[in-house]
Amino acid sequence: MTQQGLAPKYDPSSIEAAVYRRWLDTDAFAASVDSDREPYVIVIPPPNVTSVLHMGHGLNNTVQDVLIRYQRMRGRETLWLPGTDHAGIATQNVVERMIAQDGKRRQDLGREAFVERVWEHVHQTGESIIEQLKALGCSCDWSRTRFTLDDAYSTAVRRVFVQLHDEGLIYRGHRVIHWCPRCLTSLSDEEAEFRDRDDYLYYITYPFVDGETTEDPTRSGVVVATTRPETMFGDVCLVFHPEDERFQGLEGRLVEIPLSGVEIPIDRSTAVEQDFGTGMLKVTPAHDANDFDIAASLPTDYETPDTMTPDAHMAQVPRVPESLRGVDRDEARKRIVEALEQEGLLEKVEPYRHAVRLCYRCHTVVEPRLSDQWFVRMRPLAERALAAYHAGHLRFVPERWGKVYENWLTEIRDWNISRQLWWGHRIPAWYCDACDHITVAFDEPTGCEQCGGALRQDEDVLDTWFSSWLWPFATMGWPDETADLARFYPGHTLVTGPDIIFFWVARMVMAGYHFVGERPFDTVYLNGIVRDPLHRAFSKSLGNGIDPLEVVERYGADALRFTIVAGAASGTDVVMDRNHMDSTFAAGRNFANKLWNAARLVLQNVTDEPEPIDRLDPAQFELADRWILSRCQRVVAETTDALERFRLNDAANHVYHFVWDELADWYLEQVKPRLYGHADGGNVARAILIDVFETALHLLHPIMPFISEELWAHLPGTPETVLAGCAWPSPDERLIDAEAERQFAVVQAVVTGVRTVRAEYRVPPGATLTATVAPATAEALQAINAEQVTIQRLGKLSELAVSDSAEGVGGHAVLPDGTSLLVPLGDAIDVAKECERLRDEMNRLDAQIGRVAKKLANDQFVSRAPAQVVEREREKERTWREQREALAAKLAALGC
RNA sequence: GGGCGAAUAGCUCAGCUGGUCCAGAGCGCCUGCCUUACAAGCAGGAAGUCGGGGGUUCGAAUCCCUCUUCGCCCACCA
Repeated sequence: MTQQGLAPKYDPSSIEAAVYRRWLDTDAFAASVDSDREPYVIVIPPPNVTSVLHMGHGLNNTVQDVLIRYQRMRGRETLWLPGTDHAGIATQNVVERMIAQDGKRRQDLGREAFVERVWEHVHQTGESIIEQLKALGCSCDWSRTRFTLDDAYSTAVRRVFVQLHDEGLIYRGHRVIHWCPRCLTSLSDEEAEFRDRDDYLYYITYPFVDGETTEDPTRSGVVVATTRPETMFGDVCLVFHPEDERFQGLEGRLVEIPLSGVEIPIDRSTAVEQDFGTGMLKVTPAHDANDFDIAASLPTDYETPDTMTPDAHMAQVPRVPESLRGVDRDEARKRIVEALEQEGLLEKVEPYRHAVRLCYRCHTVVEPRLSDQWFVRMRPLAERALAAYHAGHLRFVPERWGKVYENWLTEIRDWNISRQLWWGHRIPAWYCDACDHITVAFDEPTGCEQCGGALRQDEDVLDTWFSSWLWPFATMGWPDETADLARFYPGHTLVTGPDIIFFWVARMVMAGYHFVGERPFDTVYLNGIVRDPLHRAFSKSLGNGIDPLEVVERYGADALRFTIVAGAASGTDVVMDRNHMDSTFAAGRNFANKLWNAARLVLQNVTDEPEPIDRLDPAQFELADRWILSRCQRVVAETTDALERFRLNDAANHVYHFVWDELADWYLEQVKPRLYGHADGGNVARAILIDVFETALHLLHPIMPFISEELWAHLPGTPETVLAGCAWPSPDERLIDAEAERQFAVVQAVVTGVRTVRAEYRVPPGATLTATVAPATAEALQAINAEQVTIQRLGKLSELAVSDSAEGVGGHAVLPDGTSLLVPLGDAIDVAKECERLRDEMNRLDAQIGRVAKKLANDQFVSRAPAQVVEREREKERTWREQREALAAKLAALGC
């Protein structure tokens, strides 16, 4: 596979497609039900088929791919199950907008034709989404791609509905729900978002109609405060708190709803807050959920008059004054307020800030509406999900999100699952025209199960989340007992955004336990949100988003992935600026190019497969060799540890700094003379270089799969497989060489010191720079047989003389004309500062040791504290004493 | 009303169990370099009293209290 001549610049577009094809051709992502490997499963949060992917998906899916690729290399049987969500209301809205361009509404097409039109749309977007995921490098098992409206999936949905109904956990309820007057459907509590709004509180007088007045002669009625005067025609009574002394004796009195002449009584309810408004509350059961509950709690059997149409206009009913019928709710409010003012019934208006609820899809203000809907009784389902969390069977990363999950489940309310839409799973319930019986069945019944009468199916569809919550197992063939289900359920990690903890995460846990009897995953990793420089979430309407595909085209998938992973600690938001694309993605792009060029150097100088390093004679290793091998082992350990702990940004940065700062900046420079044949030991250098570089490619692969795969294929001696399927490296303890690390650090300090001097004092090229160093440094250099250290990067200024006869720190440069220039060496090896620092350190250590010693000398402590605790203290004392000795030695060496 | 989070270099952010990653990274900025892997680069450099104030400690960016400023989530005071 070895080829020569990589281009001097990395061009991702020239390799990515071919690399991805290689993965597919080798079935690298296919999950086997037969292998004996331990499984590792992630189910994708199915993107909505509303449209193509945005940067949030880029982030989410990159994280998943990093995890899945890492586990695959660790030898797990990995399944990343891909798919898409039909996204009921969202998709229907999108298509409605599309046909609106032709001046059509869905009603014009009719249900069947409209649904057909939606299918057309989702076939397109669904396909694009899959292609986008591939462009990002996602290693999903495409043979298992699912869609929430697949036939098999629909079977699961219907089965669940019927089961819950049989269990008494689904019921038909008559109550006030959130209604979007634009989408013309009901919404769940979660789908009605809160938004603070500056509004007004109107104080309206309801005049008495039974002749008497209050003690106050100026008042001939009671005043009620409301934010929604337009609902007043639906009032059925006024209530005050039974203990409110201001209104004693008013119970049973009749007042008139202004502008309408409808008479309603005054009643009492403990639900009233005496301190709010006037303490008198109007009760509108059909247009306010609380009012509905209050009315229901009163002894009187009040009516529930509906005075508004589904699209939020005043209804054509007697209660509504004729002049207002058919008027939009906002316009109606205006007119009502004006009219009240004219009649002297508007006592006052106060500015009032409060939260209104908006439709989460179209942001229209939601209208509370009394209707019949299907509900899921959630409490019984929630208990198991809550218990699992408390028992530690479910973990959140970062942990704090667990509280959000816990809180929602604790306060859980029944779930309205019916939607008055056309796009979605039709509810498997049939109404009988003859009797009132409702038949719920998995297969379409032939007649009413009660009376055999003719049936018509419920027109509504199910909430899109009612199918999503089954995703972890419905995608694997449930309710059938499939091989996939047996092998890959329960799964392991769920990667998603914190905004859908209620909508999706908690519900999946509930469904998993209830229907399959096991948790769907053990860890929930919450990624952040992608934001613009003003910290606004990306959104279509703001036009601030960045198309991930555009980034892939310009900088490559790896650059995008690296930027995302390195820039986003778990749960923190990622800021991207579409106006500064170059700098936003510079880190990833530059790094990919660096790697590419490091590979060029390697490949130009290593054409044959070198000896494995364990067959080399370690005696031939130079300091730099031992150093880079040791550092390599450490970075393997660090990267592994970071990935295990879901600290993806740490993993990315560890490899980054190893490759760039250590491998490229120091080791590659150090081996050049050997590679070029200017020095002996070329074979050793080549062997170690390949070994280390290959290891780096492995570590990089989960984060930057394309470039690592491509470069790996070019290395001499690479087997005919793909890197994606290779084993993750494990650190070789025998190669850890702390002494080499220490010595090389000294070399680096000296070299850097010399460079600093050269730069600061403008020592011209060709001059010899003699550095005079502190005794300790000289000692270190001598210990590595460095009477004279040659530093390649200094080029023409290559000589560094070391002397241990120095008084203090300094150096002198000999210019080409023979003149000598005395210069200091800088902070790197400043004896005075170092001494000060060490003494400080020493004092602290002494204090610590003193404290621990005192503790351990205390019999009470030693005898009563748990053995582990005492042992830990002893351990502390030992290590600190060791540190102290080392410090003392350093101080002595420095001569201070 | 309740809860959560954030405040560290010009910008975006790391900093896990208080003490060798203790002041960091990337981008930006300044100086000098086209040194045959890389100018998407190399070498060097400037830059932060870690939001303010208290406290605990031998020692605090890190723990506690408080204040200020932002952000998010939940919530039936109409």
